[in-house]
Amino acid sequence: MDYAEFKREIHVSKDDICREIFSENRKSIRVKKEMTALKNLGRIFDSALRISNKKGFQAMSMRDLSKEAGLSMGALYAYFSSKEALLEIIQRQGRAITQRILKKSVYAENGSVARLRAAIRTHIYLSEIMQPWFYFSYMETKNLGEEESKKAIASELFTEQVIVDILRQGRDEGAFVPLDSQLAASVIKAMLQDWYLKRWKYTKRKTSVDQYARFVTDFVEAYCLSPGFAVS
Amino acid sequence: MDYAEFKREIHVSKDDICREIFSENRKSIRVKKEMTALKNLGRIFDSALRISNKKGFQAMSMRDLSKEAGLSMGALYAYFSSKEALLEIIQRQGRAITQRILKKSVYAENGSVARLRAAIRTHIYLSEIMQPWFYFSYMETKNLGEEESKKAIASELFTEQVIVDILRQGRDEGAFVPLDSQLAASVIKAMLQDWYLKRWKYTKRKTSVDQYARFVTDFVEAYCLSPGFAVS
DNA sequence: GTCTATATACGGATAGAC
DNA sequence: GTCTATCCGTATATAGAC
Repeated sequence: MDYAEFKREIHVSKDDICREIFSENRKSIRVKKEMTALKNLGRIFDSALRISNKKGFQAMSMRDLSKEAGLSMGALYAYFSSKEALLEIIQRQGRAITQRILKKSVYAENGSVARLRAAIRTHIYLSEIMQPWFYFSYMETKNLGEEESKKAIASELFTEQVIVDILRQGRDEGAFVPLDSQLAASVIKAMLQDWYLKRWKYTKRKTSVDQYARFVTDFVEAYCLSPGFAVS
Repeated sequence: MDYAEFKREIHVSKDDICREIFSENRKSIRVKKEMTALKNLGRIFDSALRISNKKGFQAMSMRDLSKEAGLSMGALYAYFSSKEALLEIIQRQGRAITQRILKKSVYAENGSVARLRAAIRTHIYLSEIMQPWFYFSYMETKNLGEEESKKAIASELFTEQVIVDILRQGRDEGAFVPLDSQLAASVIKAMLQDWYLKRWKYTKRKTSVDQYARFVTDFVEAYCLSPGFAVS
């Protein structure tokens, strides 16, 4: 499966995401007309990610956001109760989507090699679609409060655990060489994250997302795969 | 060479660093008594890194810093002219040290395989010694001004280029398989950076720096090394 | 639902005493 | 060389008009 196909099959358009956010935050959102709310939520999140990813969430003032989103200060506060609440909504929603898509894609496969490939490919493709969110999430984790910070760490470990489980399965199947699954999963995750953390670099070099996913897959398999094992 | 040996041979104690900062910023530092200046610079940088790495440089107020460093607001400003200037001094100094040590260590070797191992090991060991700085530098790059931001990017690319050059040399020598040197260098760098970016994870798991360096070296060599090539 | 105007607090930076 | 006290801009958040 290449990126174009992945994008067609998956449903995470801006509209889908806003609809989810809207229905999950009905209580705190004072705007009740769905059409208006969806339109403005989209503008708010886009603007917040754009400004934050340029100069940091803390450095983004509500006036900045208000200007970029085309809404007044007062209107903004009809959609969230405080700047911190906005941060948490963004983080929560992205995490939920990531986990849902990753699980579904990995467990659609059965063999360990196929699952490993699916995990690598899906993470990279998803972070391509939602690059601003992935970057934001990584850089702003430490600005979260106690409670939300724990959830963010749990989410980071969840992704890693998906890979650990695949590696263990592969070791048991004889498909992978004996290896330290946890350490291997850590460095694999680091490679996946580089795609959205250094996006400026890859864009400048015209490295395509398919090219990157392919490269990482080959790199990882050179270490993990048992030499003689037949890949189905 | 293991971490203990590396640490003994290299001279980057807090005192060394402060002395360098002091002599390079004589103009802007109003405190002239060296002993006093070194002591306070040490406290200021330690505190600034500690607070910033917990909640971000922007979120750190000068009052926070003043309290943590045990100096009054007025006294702080005898050591730097503005909060932004403080940020730039920290970034500049760390970059200079990193480049110096990395160059020296890599070019002390001759063969491509030895150089690749030296680059991996040195980067990981150095980021272990200066972990707070490396983390800070990574997370706060986007808060720099235009001018300093360019230098930070140049520095990021410098490290990568060191690895690219080694990989090309190895390809020419026949030690490495044909590979995309630039892409390979990118993902290798990502693995090196994970050591200081996810330090909390590795500390919790009691992964030692020697263990990590060894693992990354093996992982990279599984992909890069030509199967039959004799490593000296 | 959205706006403008404003309350209130906190930020960086400095003046001037010691 | 360091401190305390203070200036002044800007931040978040809200009240109340439309």
